[in-house]
Amino acid sequence: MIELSKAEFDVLDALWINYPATASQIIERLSDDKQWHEKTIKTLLGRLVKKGALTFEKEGRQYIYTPCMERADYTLKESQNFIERFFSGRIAPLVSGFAKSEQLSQQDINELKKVIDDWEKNQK
Amino acid sequence: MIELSKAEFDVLDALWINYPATASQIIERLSDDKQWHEKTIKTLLGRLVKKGALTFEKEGRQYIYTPCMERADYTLKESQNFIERFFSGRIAPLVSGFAKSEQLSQQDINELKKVIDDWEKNQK
DNA sequence: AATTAAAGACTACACCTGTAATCTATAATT
DNA sequence: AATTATAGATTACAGGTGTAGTCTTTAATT
Repeated sequence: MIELSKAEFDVLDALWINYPATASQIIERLSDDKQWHEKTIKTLLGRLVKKGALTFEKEGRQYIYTPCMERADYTLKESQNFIERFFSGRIAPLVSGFAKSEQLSQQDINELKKVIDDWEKNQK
Repeated sequence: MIELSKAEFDVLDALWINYPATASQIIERLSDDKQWHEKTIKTLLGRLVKKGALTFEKEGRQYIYTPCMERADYTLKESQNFIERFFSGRIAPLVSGFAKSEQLSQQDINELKKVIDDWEKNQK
């Protein structure tokens, strides 16, 4: 699995919003949330390319970036990893921890029920 | 929140198995899973103390270590953090990702149902 | 054509991390 | 009491990370 740092992920995440995109577009998108210098983001883009998380094509003197993987695939792998590390690979203890500390809303419960429902329909 | 590296967490995790415990006991516990040199683990213990994740008392020339927090509290915070970063704070999309990629077993589903059940009982 | 501005490349640098080796103090052993 | 072994403290060092600054090239502007 490609290992991304937090900052790298945030840049990739800005690209996932809509791609392909230029560096300036990504910088623009990040400007609301982060106080990052333009140079910082360029560095991170370079590192992402080096790690194989992005590719680009030249257009004039700019690069047009495209992610090399989908967000859902990346977050799934990260999730598996996370759950393996902290909960020996079982997902229920994570949810249970949230429940115990009253971090679950009725909406969460409804959504979880739907996930379970869909899963069961799929079994038949 | 105290930020621990992976290796630091693994050492703390070995202490959580049973504590208080000496460095040698922790080293012994880790010897099955990790090929770490004793010195490496001592270094990590030192860093954990410095970060405030552990305390110790002297006994003869050894230290007896105790975690400064409970495992459940730590993993809950890590989970919140994780879910915030990758799923905007919603837990269902994580579970849903697992479901879609067929990572959920019947046992997971049963456990999740129980969590939901308990939560609902608790609401009344 | 000459100048300027902006994109990306390269360099920087401190702190974190993984992974120990060496130093120092002291408890245990002879 | 002297020696040794061991616990912890200190030092080491390369690679990753956050966070840019400077250099180089080339498109755009005068």
